[in-house]
Amino acid sequence: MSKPSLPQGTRDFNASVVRKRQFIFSTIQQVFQLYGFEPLETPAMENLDTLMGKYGEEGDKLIFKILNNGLDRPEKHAKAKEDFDKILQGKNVKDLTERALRYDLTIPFARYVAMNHGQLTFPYKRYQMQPVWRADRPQRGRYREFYQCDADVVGSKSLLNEVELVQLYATAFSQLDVPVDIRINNRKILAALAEVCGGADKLTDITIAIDKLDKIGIDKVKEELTQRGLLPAQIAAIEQYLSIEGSNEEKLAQLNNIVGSNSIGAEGIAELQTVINFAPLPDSRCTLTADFTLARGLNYYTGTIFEVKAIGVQMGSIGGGGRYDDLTGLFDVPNIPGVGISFGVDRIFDVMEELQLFPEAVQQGTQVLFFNLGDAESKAAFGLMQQLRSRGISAMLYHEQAKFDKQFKFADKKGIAYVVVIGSNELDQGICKVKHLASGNEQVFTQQDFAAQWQPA
RNA sequence: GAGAGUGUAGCUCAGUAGGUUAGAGCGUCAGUUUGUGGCACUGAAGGCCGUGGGUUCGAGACCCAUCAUUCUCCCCA
Repeated sequence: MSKPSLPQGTRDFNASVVRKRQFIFSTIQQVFQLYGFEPLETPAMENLDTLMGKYGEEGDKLIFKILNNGLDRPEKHAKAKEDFDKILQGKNVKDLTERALRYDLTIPFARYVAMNHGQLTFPYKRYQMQPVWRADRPQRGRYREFYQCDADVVGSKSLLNEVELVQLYATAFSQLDVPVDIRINNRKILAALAEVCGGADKLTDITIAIDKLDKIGIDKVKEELTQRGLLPAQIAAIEQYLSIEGSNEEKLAQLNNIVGSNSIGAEGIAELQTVINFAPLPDSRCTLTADFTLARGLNYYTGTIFEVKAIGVQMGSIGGGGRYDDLTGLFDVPNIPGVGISFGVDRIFDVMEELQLFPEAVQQGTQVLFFNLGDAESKAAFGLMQQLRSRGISAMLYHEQAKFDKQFKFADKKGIAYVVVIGSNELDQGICKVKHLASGNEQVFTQQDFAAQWQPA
């Protein structure tokens, strides 16, 4: 056996990290529930059919596929080899792989809704917090296994849902103390831009190019548009579109001049306006910005799209989402519109770590250590410990008799706040000494009082 | 899929133009006379220098390959 290692892009989480992650999870979960969402969990693996073709060409390549079992059986060798050749030609062969790890939470959710639409009461608001897997090249802020926390509302076209999701984002990030800018756009506006520029079929080319604006600059975007077959006049219109600046109101007004006369464009502008102006955000450190360059890759978005960026940190988006008119249509159940958002826990973690936003209290584990100073002594300690535990106070007894020095150091390293000393003297007198490590203060209690009433500060 | 960097002790890294027994800090363990930690001091354990080839009298160092890992582009959470 060689040195043990982890698959690329996966991580172990030690106690300290898990506690911090739990803090993020529980905060988001509470907000989800506060906003009326109910939980759902789906399997780690889905049928390959369910996932393929839903995330675009690039996405398909990044799906982790699971090799079928039993391929090594001798009678299947010939068939397996034949199938493998087909794979090399780029075809998918069911006999080799028919399952895959889930790539996101939205498509499995759509699959669930399509399977259960008869039983569900609409609008159905669900949240889901589970890991997803992507065969991407790992790098800063990118992992092959990471958690998403999604909230979606299906069965409603109301823009109220968008408004609520924006508020939900703001509430959650406010509670996490992460300053964020929520960027918002609408696919209808992008569609209108494409129409105005003479080619509805160029929508994808245009969105891909303008999405890169803040990375490569206007000149490179124009270059890319030229390569993608756009005419100079069309590019000029796009340039005008991209140069829009100012407050949200000012931007919308300028946008109106470009795509307002287009019926889809007008619709998009109206929707955006409604969502932006509906209600103030609950936290001033959180902003909502109209960003017409925002495109987002996923094909199924049709209306509002969101992306969340942390302010003050170099990091990709820490959340995103949007409206889809017909997600379950992919599974032959039409007419169930929806809108959803996602929190990227792993990136939120990295951001919070970098900005040092985790509260210290997150690290509290065991609160009390009972010293082990002999057989009779530790037996008494054990009884007291169980009584503390029954009152919800986290406690442990040192595993063997040892010198004070050793037991103190153990408590120190584990970050345990209090130690309880019951040696032969204390045992005889029916008392215990309780020492607060950080302050060095020591108090004496009768064992009875301690077990029944003592509370950590 | 394209490009760049890094692999030396459990961790973070030194290791000088290739030259004897490969170093430091932190951590671990043991002690500084047996019921009060953090500090300090003393000592110990721990490395086929990622792996395989090559150049050389001699390689941790140079060359090639391979694997792992990190970062950038693409795309994304």
